[in-house]
Amino acid sequence: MKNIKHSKQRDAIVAFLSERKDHPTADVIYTNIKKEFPKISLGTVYRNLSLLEELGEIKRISCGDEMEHFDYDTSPHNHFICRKCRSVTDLEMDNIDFITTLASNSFNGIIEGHKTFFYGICPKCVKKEKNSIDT
Amino acid sequence: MKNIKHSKQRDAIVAFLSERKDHPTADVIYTNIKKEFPKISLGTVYRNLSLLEELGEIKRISCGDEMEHFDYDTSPHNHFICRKCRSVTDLEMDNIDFITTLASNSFNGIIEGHKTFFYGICPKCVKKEKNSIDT
DNA sequence: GTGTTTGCAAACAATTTGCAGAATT
DNA sequence: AATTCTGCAAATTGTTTGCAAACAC
Repeated sequence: MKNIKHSKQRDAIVAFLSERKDHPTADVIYTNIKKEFPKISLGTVYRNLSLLEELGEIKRISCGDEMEHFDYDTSPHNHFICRKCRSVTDLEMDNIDFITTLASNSFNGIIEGHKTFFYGICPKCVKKEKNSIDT
Repeated sequence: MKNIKHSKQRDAIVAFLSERKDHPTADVIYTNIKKEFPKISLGTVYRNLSLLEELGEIKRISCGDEMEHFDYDTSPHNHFICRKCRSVTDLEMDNIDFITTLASNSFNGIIEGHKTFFYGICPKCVKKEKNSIDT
């Protein structure tokens, strides 16, 4: 039913997203793609991000900061959110998917998965704090 | 600096929130409080919810569904989101805060906490599904 | 009385959508 | 040629804010 056609704009979005280790918002993507496609519109960015998500090529991350973030890495992994700089990054850590089993134990419905966000202060901001104390 | 004065509207919001096991959105709260205070405005509801959050009397839950939910229970606990009916409910389960330790292991920053959302189908929707298969 | 809270309406920010033309197959 | 995708602008949604009057202390 859905016939997808190629588009340079979409390619550029995927390319940009794939080379970022952080998880930019639509607006950040828009501003960056504009360097290559000065006439691209925010609408196009949003439409493509939604399409790519449907296709399973990217993942949408809704942490609680009123903007959606987007992730090129669709494999299951956890995220860290810095309460100083609000950055969203991947968190290398052992798999904790067994918590869904823990959750299932006394639950009458069906638990299919979990999304876990860790909060705190990111390495960069820890460094900044240290420096400001030293001085 | 901040001198808080009593307000019947705020009381009503707290009262309403405290007797709900689910976690209503600002709009749901608004519609319900209007039964008692027909002239209350959405702005007042939002202002009070933010104030109550600051005071630590309630908690804001930002699961990814573009609306904020509010929780009278401020103790740490996990939530379940039904992918059928989108309801947000508490999840009685063993404490899993040790996952912050797991996360800290190979992380250079400081991990202060986590928010975990479990996804799946809630008991009510499981029942509905069963019934529709039976018929 | 002073200062906070309210109701109302207008403002906002992030995202979505309608449409005519451009690009892809 | 048929259909999808784009740019633009207007629309929508959830939430915030400015202001004068109402209320709490």
